[in-house]
Amino acid sequence: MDDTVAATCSGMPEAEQIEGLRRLAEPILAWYEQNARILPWREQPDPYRVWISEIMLQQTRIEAVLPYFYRFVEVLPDIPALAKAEEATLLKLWEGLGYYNRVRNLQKAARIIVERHGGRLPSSYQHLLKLPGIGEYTAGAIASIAYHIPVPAVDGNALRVLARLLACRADIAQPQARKTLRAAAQAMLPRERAGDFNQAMMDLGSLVCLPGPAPRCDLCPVRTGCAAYRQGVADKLPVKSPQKPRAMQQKTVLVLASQGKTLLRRRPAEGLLAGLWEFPNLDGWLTEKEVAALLDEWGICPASVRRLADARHIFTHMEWHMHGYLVYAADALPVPNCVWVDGEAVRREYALPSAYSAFTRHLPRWLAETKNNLEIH
DNA sequence: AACCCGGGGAC
DNA sequence: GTCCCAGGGTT
Repeated sequence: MDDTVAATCSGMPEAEQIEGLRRLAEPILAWYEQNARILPWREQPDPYRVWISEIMLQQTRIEAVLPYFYRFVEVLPDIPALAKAEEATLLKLWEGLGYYNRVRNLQKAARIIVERHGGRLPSSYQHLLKLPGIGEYTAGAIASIAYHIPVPAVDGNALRVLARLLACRADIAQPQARKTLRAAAQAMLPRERAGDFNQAMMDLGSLVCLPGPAPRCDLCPVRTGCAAYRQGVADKLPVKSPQKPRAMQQKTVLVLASQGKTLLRRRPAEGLLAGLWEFPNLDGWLTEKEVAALLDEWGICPASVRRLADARHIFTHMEWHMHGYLVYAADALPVPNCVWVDGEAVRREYALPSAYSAFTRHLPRWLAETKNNLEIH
């Protein structure tokens, strides 16, 4: 039995198994009709909204996306508006969502669509796949949901559901296993309701077929057709590849405040948090004396230097352990590669990553104090 | 195939 | 603390 199952995930599903899977499509659709979540891109599933939602949802939970989605389609309601937008506007709309190349690729694609597709999102899977930021999953999702084209859209949720339905023992991080499971999804797909079916598989994965030790098989409409359930191994599947440990990085963050402004620096155009703004910072933990020497080097004469509470930020592959200093300066003198920015402008125009939220949170208060100092002088 | 790229919620 | 999320691009 296990050999048969293992073989299932290393090659194409066999005809008999495909026929068994096909029978599950109907109860999954019936479950979806009763349990589908109400979402803005479902209420109004035009291609542009579906596209924006799918990009935002890449590796990002629905609850996190919702407020961003509403604001984004309000400010940039169509493809021409997206194509013409300033990069600063895009990054500000994306601030805090992460994976910032997503929004840059969104605009690259919008410009291609304006230039080469008459301003309309392509309606074929193959053409969608060619656009920047659109891979196999997203092309399938847009094609099936917005255009009702019968192609699968297998995301992390659907992948888990399929791995359990087939009792797939292979590591689902492996391309070979993904290929097989995607073929199974293709085989299951009801041609006339592809969008509903794909979304049903995702909702089933996120509401019932939960990851790790917590699947709610008691709520599942297809448990009797699920190989993992029948074998009693639903809570053991899918097999996860071990994640590698995070690297720790020590940083010193300098929050300079002068005359209601703070000093910001733009990050490089490539790499981590590309193109976002940040407080000037250095690798390693600097002592107050070292900070004072650095400020002197920058030509800044601090009225005071105060050590702030330590802050930490966890990325997927690394951790920042930050020591912070708040520096009050009487004059906002120019500093190379940096700009002095008014507090209100920081809030409205400059995109800062969440990594600095421990500092940005208090920034208005700190800047207000500099204004008071100015008035006192 | 392996690595890079954010952030946060659930447990 | 761990897991993982409506993944894609680059090398």
